[in-house]
Amino acid sequence: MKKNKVISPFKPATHKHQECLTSAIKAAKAHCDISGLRLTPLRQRVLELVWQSHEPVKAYDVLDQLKQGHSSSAPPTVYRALDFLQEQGLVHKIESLNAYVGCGNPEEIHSGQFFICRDCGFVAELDDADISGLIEKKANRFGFKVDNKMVEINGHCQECRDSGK
Amino acid sequence: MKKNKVISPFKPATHKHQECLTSAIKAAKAHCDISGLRLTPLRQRVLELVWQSHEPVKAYDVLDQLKQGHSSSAPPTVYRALDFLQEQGLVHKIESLNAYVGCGNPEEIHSGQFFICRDCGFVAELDDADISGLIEKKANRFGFKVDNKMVEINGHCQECRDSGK
DNA sequence: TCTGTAATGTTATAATGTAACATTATTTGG
DNA sequence: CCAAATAATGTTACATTATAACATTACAGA
Repeated sequence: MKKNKVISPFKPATHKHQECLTSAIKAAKAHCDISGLRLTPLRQRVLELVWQSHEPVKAYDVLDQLKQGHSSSAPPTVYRALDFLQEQGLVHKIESLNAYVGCGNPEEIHSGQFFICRDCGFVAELDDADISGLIEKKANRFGFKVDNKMVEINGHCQECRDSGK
Repeated sequence: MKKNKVISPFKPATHKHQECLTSAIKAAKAHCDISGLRLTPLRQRVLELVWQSHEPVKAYDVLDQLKQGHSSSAPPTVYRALDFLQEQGLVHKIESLNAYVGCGNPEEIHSGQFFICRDCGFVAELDDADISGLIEKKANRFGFKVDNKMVEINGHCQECRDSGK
């Protein structure tokens, strides 16, 4: 079953982000319910902080915000929550930035393709079977068995190009 | 002009690595000569250290080795040399490992596709126009202008699979 | 040879991430 | 329900990765 999904598109600055956030939290709750996992208040709070925007968020920035209202937070607090969220596909790590973005599609495990705008910082995620399949195909040619694919593309999004930044 | 190059393949443990190293240094010298750049002894030494194997090498490991014979080395010594080598396409950074590998093809600027074996640590590099082109094509569909592509694939190489690791 | 630039030295510190063990909360079998 | 086991969080300390800022030295071109 081939799928070419746009998991999160670039969006005008005016998009109603609150909707992204609430739907992501709702999806995360559903996902954890079904899987018998605990989306504890701490984990949910970290997820909300990652979802504050479509820009990748740094662990220590999450930590700073988490401390306001949860003063016992320390680096392991954040890294553990992020690890849990990553394992569940609720957030992805952008390796080239050491930063994290929310994923709106936790239902199926995937390693998406990320398009990062150098101007506005937005990250769009695709889960594109053509890209994925081509990488697998090329790997197969030399007997390489793929586990995990990281595709992170830097550039300039349509909106920023239009507005001449 | 389409090209699908294997810049560095997986190789049996018995491959003559000295040859990789000497040819990489030779290519680097030629590249710098042509470009009017200085492959200083320090930079050359760092390049040799990165090329000691086909496994990604960490900056602080380079530093430790560099200190033996060049006691004034400090972190900036290594990072500056690595930055220079990256700009010249003589090494690539593997973002998901915070580590560096040599590139045998400095002639044309490219951002390759890296296949990293989880068992033996080897990294193979392709510069595959099909993968690259497909990513560009998908990006174009939503008006994204690509600057730089990072493709890092984890998995298991043929040799390790054969030897049942 | 002078002079500007590039490269390197040096010190300090920022940013990112983990180990190890203590404590608290939750689940589960009796 | 209770006790034991497990999971989650707290806490301290430290390891790893990377950069800022300024001083000094080496080199290339006029």
